[in-house]
Parts: sequence; structure tokens; C-alpha cells
Amino acid sequence: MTIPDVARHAGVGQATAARVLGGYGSASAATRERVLAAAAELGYSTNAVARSMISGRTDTLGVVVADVENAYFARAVRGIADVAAKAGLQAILANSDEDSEKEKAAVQLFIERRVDGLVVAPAATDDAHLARAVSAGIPVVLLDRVLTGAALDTVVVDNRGAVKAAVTRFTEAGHTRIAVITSAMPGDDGTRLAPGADIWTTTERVAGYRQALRAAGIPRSAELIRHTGYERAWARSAVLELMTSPDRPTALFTTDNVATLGTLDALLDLDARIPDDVSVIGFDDAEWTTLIRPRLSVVSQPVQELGGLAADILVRRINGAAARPRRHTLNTTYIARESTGPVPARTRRLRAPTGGS
Amino acid sequence: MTIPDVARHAGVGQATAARVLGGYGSASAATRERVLAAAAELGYSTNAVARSMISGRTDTLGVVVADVENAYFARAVRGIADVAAKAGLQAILANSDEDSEKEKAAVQLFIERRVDGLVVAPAATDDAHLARAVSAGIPVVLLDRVLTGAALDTVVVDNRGAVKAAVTRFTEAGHTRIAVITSAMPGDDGTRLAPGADIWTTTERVAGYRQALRAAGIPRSAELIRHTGYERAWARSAVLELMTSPDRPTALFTTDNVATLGTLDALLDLDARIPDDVSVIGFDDAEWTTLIRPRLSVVSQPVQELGGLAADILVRRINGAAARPRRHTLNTTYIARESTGPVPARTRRLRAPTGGS
DNA sequence: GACCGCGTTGGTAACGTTATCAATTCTGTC
DNA sequence: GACAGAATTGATAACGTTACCAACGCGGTC
Repeated sequence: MTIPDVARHAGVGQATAARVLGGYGSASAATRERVLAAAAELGYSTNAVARSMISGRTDTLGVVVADVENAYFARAVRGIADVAAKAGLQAILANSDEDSEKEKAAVQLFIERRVDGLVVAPAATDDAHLARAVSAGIPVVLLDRVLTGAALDTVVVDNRGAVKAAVTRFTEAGHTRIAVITSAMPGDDGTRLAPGADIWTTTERVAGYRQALRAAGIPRSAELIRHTGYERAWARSAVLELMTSPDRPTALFTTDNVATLGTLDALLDLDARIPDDVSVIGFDDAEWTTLIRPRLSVVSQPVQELGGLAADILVRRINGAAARPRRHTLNTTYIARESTGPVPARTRRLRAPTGGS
Repeated sequence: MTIPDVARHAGVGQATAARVLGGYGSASAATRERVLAAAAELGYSTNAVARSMISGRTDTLGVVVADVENAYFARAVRGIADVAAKAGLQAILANSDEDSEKEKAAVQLFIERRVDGLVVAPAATDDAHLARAVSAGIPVVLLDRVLTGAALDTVVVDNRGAVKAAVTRFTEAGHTRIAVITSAMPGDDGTRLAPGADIWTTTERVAGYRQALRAAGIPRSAELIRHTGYERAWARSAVLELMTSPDRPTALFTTDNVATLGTLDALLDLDARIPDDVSVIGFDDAEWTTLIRPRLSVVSQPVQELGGLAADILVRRINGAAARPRRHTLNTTYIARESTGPVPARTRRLRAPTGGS
């Protein structure tokens, strides 16, 4: 069923039917009604593809995140989709799994699809693929992560400052053996960052941690920084190892949800008491953080707003806003709960870890 | 940059350039190279909109779920997106928030966009909008919920059987006061199902609960069935009320993640001991169920597989499979952990609930 | 009564690709 | 060297919409 069909059935010209059905131009009330009736009778539905063909707009947004299954990205996607929907746009989703090749392929596909805008949480460290999108007239907004050197709108959180402030709470409580557990891809030795996997977020958070230590005059110790990779079990074994080492930490900072989960798994396995044996602070609040005892203290980020803002900027750009791209930094909140405490008076012996996961 | 541009620049005819760039028909190695070089030089990228225009395929799948932020749907969406990507399709996302009007609007939009297939977790109880999609040549697969009367492929889990089996564990342990907490929309009195909000999943799960009770010869009691609505806080207050009532239940079954969260909130507030004061079983395993003590026993569903299967069926249908639509029922697994126990010898007095959430 | 202006109408040309089909060139064989 | 058959090539017609522009009718004005 096409416009010519409807026009014929309504006894009007194609152009007239097109105007009524497309909601543009003028038409008398009588013809409008006749066309609408004919359309209803024939079960006509606009072909958005043909419309996009000539209008140049597809009313879609491309969204590239690491993994929707991750609660963080799920919330961000929800924020994007809500704002987009309000502007009449729909979101097309792609998961990169932190693989820059997958990300590039997805972006290329989005360019070919002629999406009106692109939200990307970049895993890649270069921006050639994004520059291509921009030069194809597709505005791009970076989410969650800065890409140094790229002149793109970016929506992030003050990771460094947030972590510095949180870790400073540890140092002020007297802690000196403070470890960080992060989920960046592990390198060959299992603790270093793999080449090309230096996600901005992680780098910043670790930098914040270092700043806090420096400010407190605590010497840095490489073994207290654990890059475990994106699996809960890996974070668990890293913490298991860390907590059974001779000079174990008295405070743990986890930089993301996966790392937090694995860390708590390990502490539970070791029967470590929080905060009596170790204090813990996590990054990003999750639905279960108030469900465990003690409740977990966390750095909370406005994730949905982050996504919403990204979509909002995109909508503005699509509508022609030509301001210079800039970085938008949203504030985090430290939520003090029950997982932090003073340095333990003496090091209690922990239960030997069992093998299972 | 269009095919004519590339053709001109390469010194070949449009059709030849089109064949090379579109990857169909034949072309000599020499011309292929020349065209590809010209395309690269001009920065040509296929216009998928124009391609869809004539091919009739958009290589997209429409996905309508209640809320991606909900871990259940996030996992399902991930499953769909993965299988779709493998078949060269991308997923367009829409959240219905269990609002049938939103769902219908999204489906209409998807029809206009000419998506190649549609995955819907229906909130609506009629299927007129879905029938419209089907008659427009778009195959539809129902996810998570059956729509009685609709001749559509459906991918679900044996909710009734799973709940019956789980609740039977309660009855076999001697429990007779067993409550169900569900997230269906509350009616006027706060406990009844609102008209039009009878989500199949909920209905089935409650039916499974009833069957288990009947099989055990336990008389049904309306006050033990709580429909709380889609907010954690509502489930919490329902359980607070339930557990402070004179003849409180000794076992709780929660039918979804939100209800489980709210239920545990309430039990924690009341300082109720699990399973000494109450036994608890939840539906759908979440990442935190092994993080709480006692660990939560749950009915686990293969959510990602559910989504993957839905996408798989769709891909098959898109490629012309014409089999009669049927229902695919996947198996659940009961994971026994530590939140269930025998009926308490005596009813311990619980702490009075505080006001806060 | 002729003329102007405005709301309405319809024909037709885009948009950028794939599909069709005829024309051309190449390859191998007798 | 001629010929059949296959491979390659290019002109042109779709696809279904919106954009453009000319033509029409109607009321009001001089």
C-alpha cells in the first residue's frame, strides 16, 4: 500500500494524498478526510525508509556501549532512549565488549544506516572511525569516557576527583595499605594494563587513587593496584591473592561493579569481616549495595542523567546547534554506609580460600 | 558521495561500480580494483537507506521490552542483540514500561521503519497491533509472555511448573503460611490486579503457587497473595505489612527481581532472620544472590538463551521459514542455597519497622 | 467585468541504490 | 579465422516518499 494507491482510491492526485499523509503543505478539510478514510480503509502505513531516503533523516540514534547486560550501561541506555524517544528518535544498540574492532564495525554500520546521531562509550583509543562519522555529518557524543585529542562532545563524571575524595577517607582514617581493584583488561602478567586497553575511566580512577596517596604521603606500591579484567571471577582471585599475601591491605577500593562483585566474593570466601578486617568502598551504586551487611559505601554516579544528557546534546546538534564541542562533567556523590572503618588493631588470620568460585 | 560519483571517478559505468560496491554480479579483477580505489579515495560509504528502499530489507530488529534497566530484560536484550548481530542485523530498542499504549506506539513505529522482525515482551493483552505487523510481512516473536489467542511464535519458561515445584519445597518442609509477592500493577485496594495489567508471567506464577498449595491440601488465603506494582519500595511495604500481621507467613516466594529486592529490604528492616524466621525463594537469579548471607535460593531462568532463541526464530522466519508458529518453553533450574529452612518452632517477635525506605 | 492574491491541487523530478536486460568483450575450440 | 558460450559491462527502470512548481478555482477589489 503506497501513496499512489491511496490517492487513486481517494480520487485525488498523488501529491495531495502525500501532503495529507505526510502532514505537510495544505489541503482542504474535505480532501483531508477523504484521503485519511482511504488510507484507513487500505491499511496504509508510511514507509519511513522512503521518507528517510529523501528527507535525509532516519530518526534513529546509534548507541555503542561495552555491554547492555552491565547495569551501568543498561541505565545509561535507558537514559538515552528516554530522551531520544521524547524527541521522536529511536535508539539502535550495539555492544562492543570493550573490543575496539567491534566498536569500529558498529560505527561503520551506523554510518551506512545514516543514523542521525551517535552515542559511543569508546573502547578504542583512536577516533578515526568517529571522525569519519562526524565528517559524514553525524554528530557524535562520547559517553562515560574521554578520548584525548578528539574534538567531540563528551559526557563524563569527575572520576579522578571522586576517587581521590573517596580514597582520602581511607587515608584520613589512618589506612596506609590501600588497594585498588579495577576491571581493565589484564596484560601478560595479570596485573598490568594490556596495550590498547587503557580505558580512560580506569586510568582516571587509578590516577585519583594515586593523588590521594601522594597527598597523604603514602608511598605507592605497584602490587596494590590490580587490573583484573572484565570477569567477576578474575577480580575474586586477584583479591584472594592480595588478601592472603604477607602484608595485606586494610582498605579496598573497587573501581566498577564487576570488580566490586568479585572483591566481595573473595572477602566472603575468606570470611573477612568488613570493616573490622578490611574497609571497602565501591564505585557506582548498584541495587544490591543496601542489601548486604554491612551496607556498602560507594561513589554514586548519575548514570541515567549521563545518558540523558548525551542524547540531549545529540538532539540539539541534530537540530543544527553548532557550538564548539565541549566536555560535560557531572558530579558524583559519596554515599557513606557501613563498609568503612578504622585500621584494624591487629591482623586477624583469615580462613584459607577454597577452590570453588 | 554516491555510486555515480565513484563510477565517474573510476571511469566505469554506474552499474559496474554498483556491482563492485554492492558485492553482487560480476566484475573483472582490474575494474574491481579501480572502483574500490576510487571509492576509497572519495570516502564512499554505502547508503543503507537507499539499499533498503529497493531490497525491502532493513537488517534491523525491533525490540520492545518493559525496561532495559531491569536486569532481566537487559540480559534478554543482550541475547537478542548477539544472535541478531551474527545474522547481520541490529536491534532497535523500545521501552514500554508495561504500558500497552507505549507498546502499541513503538510497534507502529517499527512497522513504519520496516524492521525485518519484531521481538515483543507484551504488556498489552490484545494482539491487534502485532497482527498488523504480521500482515505487513513482519514476523513477530513474543518473549517471556504468552498472549493467549495470538498465533505467534513465543519463547517462554515453564513459569507455572517452576513455581509449583519451588513452592512444593516449602510445603514439603511443612510450611503452610506461604505468601507470594509479585510486581503486577496494583489495583485500587493495593492487592488486586488492576484491570488490563494481568501479565501472563505473573498469572502463571501465581497459578503455580496455587497448584502447589492445593496439592498439599493447604487452603488458599487471598491476603497471602500480594500484587505490589513495579517499585521496590512498594514490595517492601507490602512485606512489612504482611510480616507484622497477626498470623504472619513462614515462607515467602517472590516472583521477580523487583519484588525480591523489596522483600529483602523489608526483612532486613524487621531484622527477620532467614531462614529461621522466614524462608525465602526468589524467581530469577541475580548477580547479588550469592553475595547476601544467607545466600538466596532461586528459580533460575536462561534469560539470555531466551532472547537468543527469539532472535534465532526471527532470523529463520526472515529467511523464509514458514512453519506454523509455536510456543517454545525453556527449562528453569531451582538453585538451592541457604534461604530456606523448616517451619520456625515459635514465632519470634520482629523489630518494629522504621519509616525510612 | 477584469484582475489580483491566496489557498488548494496535481504532475513530475529528485533521493541512491538494486534489478533487468541488451550490448560488448573475452575465451576456448574446431 | 570463425564461432559458440561465458564473462563483463552499461543504460535504464524501478522502489515510495518529499520537494518543487505550475495550474486551477474562488473571493474580493478597483
